Amino acid sequence: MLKPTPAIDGIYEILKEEILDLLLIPEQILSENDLCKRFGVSRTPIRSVLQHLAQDGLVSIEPYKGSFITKMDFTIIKQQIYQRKAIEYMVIRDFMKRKDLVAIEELRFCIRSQEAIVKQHGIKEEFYEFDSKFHSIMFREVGVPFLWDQIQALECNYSRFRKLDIIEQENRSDIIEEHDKLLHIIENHQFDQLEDMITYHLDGGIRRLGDKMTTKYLTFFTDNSFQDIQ
Amino acid sequence: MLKPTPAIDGIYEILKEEILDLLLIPEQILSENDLCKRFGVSRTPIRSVLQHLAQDGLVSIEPYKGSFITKMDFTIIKQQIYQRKAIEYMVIRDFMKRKDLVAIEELRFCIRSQEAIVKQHGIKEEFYEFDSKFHSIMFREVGVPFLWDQIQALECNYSRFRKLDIIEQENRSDIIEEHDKLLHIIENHQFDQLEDMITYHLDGGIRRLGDKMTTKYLTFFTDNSFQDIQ
DNA sequence: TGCACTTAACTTGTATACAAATCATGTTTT
DNA sequence: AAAACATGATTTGTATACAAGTTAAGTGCA
Repeated sequence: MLKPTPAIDGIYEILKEEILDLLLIPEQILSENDLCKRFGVSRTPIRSVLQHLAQDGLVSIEPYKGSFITKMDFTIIKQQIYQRKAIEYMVIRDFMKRKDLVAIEELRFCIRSQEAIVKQHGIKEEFYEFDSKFHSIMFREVGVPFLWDQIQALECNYSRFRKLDIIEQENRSDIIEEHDKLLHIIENHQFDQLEDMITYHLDGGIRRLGDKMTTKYLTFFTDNSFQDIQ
Repeated sequence: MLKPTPAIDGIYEILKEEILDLLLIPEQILSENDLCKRFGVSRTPIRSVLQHLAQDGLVSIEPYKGSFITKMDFTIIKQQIYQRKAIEYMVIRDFMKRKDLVAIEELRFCIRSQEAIVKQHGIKEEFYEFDSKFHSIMFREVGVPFLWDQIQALECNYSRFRKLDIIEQENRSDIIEEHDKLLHIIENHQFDQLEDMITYHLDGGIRRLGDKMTTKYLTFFTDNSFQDIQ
């Protein structure tokens, strides 16, 4: 008795992943009829999926015109990074107070796993699964596991931005180093250094991508994305 | 050229408001055919609306059984309050650093307006609009207005919880007092007192509702809501 | 050549018919 | 009487036909 799920869910997951992985790029057209042929279903379930994706902010449906992949909005991405800084700061701070040695070992295991993957030139996606695991452990221990899931589900735009970072970067030793420093701060209860480290860590994507946002990938972002850069 | 919007949006807004205002209460059945008759449209747009509401977490669609209003999950509400504490703490702290006298006057105006509404026994909803305004001003000034909108849109469960608080409470002088204290902290840059005040303010709903959650309104919450209360 | 209109081929929006699963009721059987 | 079965009403899921709007190509006219 697993799932009495209709066909909709599977199609939604497939398309969402293709969008987040940038296999379907911004402004690309998603014709309902094309999707019908591809998945072998009628327009009804396809329309449900598109409306779902539109609610996620990944697709824009323009009545009587067409549906297409949305651009990323950097002004929103910046605010979502601000949000993650705020939540993650409080989560890690509260986690530090707990002094849970078992959970700290879990964190260390994530970092060691990432080191192994880098050494063996493993798969990028696996590396980033341990990156997510590292952060989610602390959300769980502090008692707000739902917030981690919510952040993940909500930050669709940020996920695509992060994908760009993954595509471009080869050397991931800097992220391991940052996690190492975070772990050191946690183990030694250096509350005064926490916020700066989190800020540096979460700004990493912007720092690494740099100019590529306004050159190579300019067309992926909305027009107003880089207007008010101070 | 305002909106080429189909009929869906209007129906969605109406139903959403009725749910958030608890005119439609948890476990109540939403029959597609009934809604068709009520709004004078076919099942197609009604189904779109229900799926949208399901994505908001306000409606549960059980295939081949029926659709009904979801219960509130207090374990999630607590985590969302935690989230608001984290974000609001950082927003207000950054706002304090700015020392923007004009914006501070805006805050004062909100409090004065609330006082006037209470004195004249004005409409509850108006009072809470100024409550939202008070907080949104600081989000705007710090440069993260989107986050306020996102929090508002996302916390559907929390909105219903807040509605219970509004229904039950008559005297709102405590909220005015809390805003007054917050303003005092902001004006005098008392960074060390900020977090405690925010925590107290955002825990207000739980504090005021108290036992009513587990008695009068018990059936509005999911079964696991009050299992792990420490 | 250039402009204006028509028309046809798209797009998404809506209504309807039917399929599939569930549930409650009544009947039959034991 | 009680349990098993059958049946019909009700639910949501899907496919299809048609409506409405958009776009672009083409055609006719000046």
